[in-house]
Amino acid sequence: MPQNVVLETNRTDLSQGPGCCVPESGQPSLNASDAELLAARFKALADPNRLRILSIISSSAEAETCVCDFSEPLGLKQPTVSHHLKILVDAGLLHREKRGVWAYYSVVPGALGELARTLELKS
Amino acid sequence: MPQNVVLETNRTDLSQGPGCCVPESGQPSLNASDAELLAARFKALADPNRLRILSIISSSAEAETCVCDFSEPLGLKQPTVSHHLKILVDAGLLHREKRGVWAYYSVVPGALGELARTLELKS
DNA sequence: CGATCATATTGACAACCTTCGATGCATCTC
DNA sequence: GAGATGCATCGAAGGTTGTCAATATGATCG
Repeated sequence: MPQNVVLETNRTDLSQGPGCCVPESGQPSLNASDAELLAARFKALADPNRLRILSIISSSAEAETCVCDFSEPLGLKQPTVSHHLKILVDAGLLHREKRGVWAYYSVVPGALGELARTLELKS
Repeated sequence: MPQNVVLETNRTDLSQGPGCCVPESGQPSLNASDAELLAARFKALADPNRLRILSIISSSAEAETCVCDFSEPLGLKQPTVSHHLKILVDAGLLHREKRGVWAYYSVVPGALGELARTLELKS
């Protein structure tokens, strides 16, 4: 696990003449539009109630749940739950299937794992 | 890799008599305060400029960078960069070391990996 | 000490987000 | 068709966030 050599300090030019602001990039680093896309998906995870929704779904017996199942445990009204579910669906993290009057939600299989892998790259 | 059995639909009681809202939790699912903590860390990642900051740091030659190195590539003024860096430090994702007049930032070794692992659990 | 430089903090403003009541839209039952 | 039910959408209120100019802090140099 060679990933712990970060805290040492070898700035090559310690003579602080014209300042330290030399770009000196050694790698291609994230561009603006990719960052925007990634941030959008993390934004979907950046709310405690949405995390709990994901948790409830993935820990439920059938790995599916309908809107009314969230309202009570989260202490949120139905429109709010619908709003959060829409955000998760739009982010590609949840799948919605309407069957009759009810809507059933399930976690999109590889979505969270893919996000996780993006994080590991930076660790 | 057994993790793709989510979309099937075996609701045990399809007679929609008294409604579908039976809790029927089969697992302990995330509680409110844990969700709050997790969401706080994802919130730190939920901004494109902060993601780019992380990327710039981890892809830079010495895996360290000072504030002035971000301002130009991100197109942000210095106070804004300082603000984002503070958020990342407070979230435990970055480490700040002040040496003389400059402040050097580095990615906290295990932090992103730990977050990634939390995500994998739900996939 | 006074000047200068890199960074942090403050205050303000606009944009966005979370939440909910009210309302609309399908679907099912009778 | 009429009523009821589950869900989505709209509009508004209150809170949070991203950004920057102005200012403060603290170190370095002459």
